[in-house]
Amino acid sequence: MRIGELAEAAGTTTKTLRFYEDEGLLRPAHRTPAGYRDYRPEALARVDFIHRGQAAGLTLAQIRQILDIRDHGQAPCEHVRNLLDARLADLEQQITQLLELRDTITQLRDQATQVEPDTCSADQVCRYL
Amino acid sequence: MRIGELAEAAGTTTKTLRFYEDEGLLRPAHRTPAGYRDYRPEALARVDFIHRGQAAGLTLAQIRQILDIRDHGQAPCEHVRNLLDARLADLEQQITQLLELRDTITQLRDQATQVEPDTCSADQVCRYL
DNA sequence: CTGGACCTTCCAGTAAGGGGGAAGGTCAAC
DNA sequence: GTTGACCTTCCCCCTTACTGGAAGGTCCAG
Repeated sequence: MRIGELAEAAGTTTKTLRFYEDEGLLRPAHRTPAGYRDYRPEALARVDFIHRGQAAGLTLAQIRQILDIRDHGQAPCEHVRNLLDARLADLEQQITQLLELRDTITQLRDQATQVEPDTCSADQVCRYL
Repeated sequence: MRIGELAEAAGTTTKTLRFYEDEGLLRPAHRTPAGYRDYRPEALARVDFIHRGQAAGLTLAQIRQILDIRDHGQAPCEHVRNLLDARLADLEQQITQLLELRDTITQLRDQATQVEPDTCSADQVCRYL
């Protein structure tokens, strides 16, 4: 299959697939005599895997690590567990921070609703922030 | 005050202050005969305001909008309320997504803990993702 | 008068994940 | 034989908020 077909099947663009190849996420495809990339069906599973990894919040660099381990013939299980653990710890922290930020902004916004502009002093930028 | 003093007082760097000036967040300071920036004390309040805006999750572009309104002699109250409302709506969505992602990853991780590598089939990248 | 700590401008680069578009080759249909 | 839809490589551009470094000017102490 050509790159356009693979892109459509995977729900992405040819640009992105070439980018993945440059970044080492997809292995270089065979070429037709004309120089066109010629993908085997397994390539679709690989692109789908990349997308699932992204949906799990992994970076392309982390996904590449997993793929590299697999490409060397090993099962990346432990590495994946570690990545997921790390991602989970990050997530907890992000969520905590966002919840705090939400509280802060809610308070600021409530204050901003109650006061009228003409009571602002001119020497400050904004009394709500 | 010179840029280094302002940077220290504001808890940032001279690089960042020049960057803020380039981005239109700080107005160009007066210059000494030698060409050094010479800030008035109000500049510190402005840098602090920028930091409070960032702490509220606003982008520099949004903070610049508020400062521009203030610089034109108007009270930016309504604009600030709108920005905070928008930020709050964004936050709700971000939090929801992160909570969903946390559930997903927790499930993936639990599965990854229970299964042993040798039961993985070789034709897939990773059974957990 | 020299050394070091400042300051100036400009240029380049970072992470992440691509997008835009040029200049050119290829393939199938009409 | 010529469109039009593909494909190729190449290089630059975008976002956000800075950071690093080079080359050069200034200021103050010893």
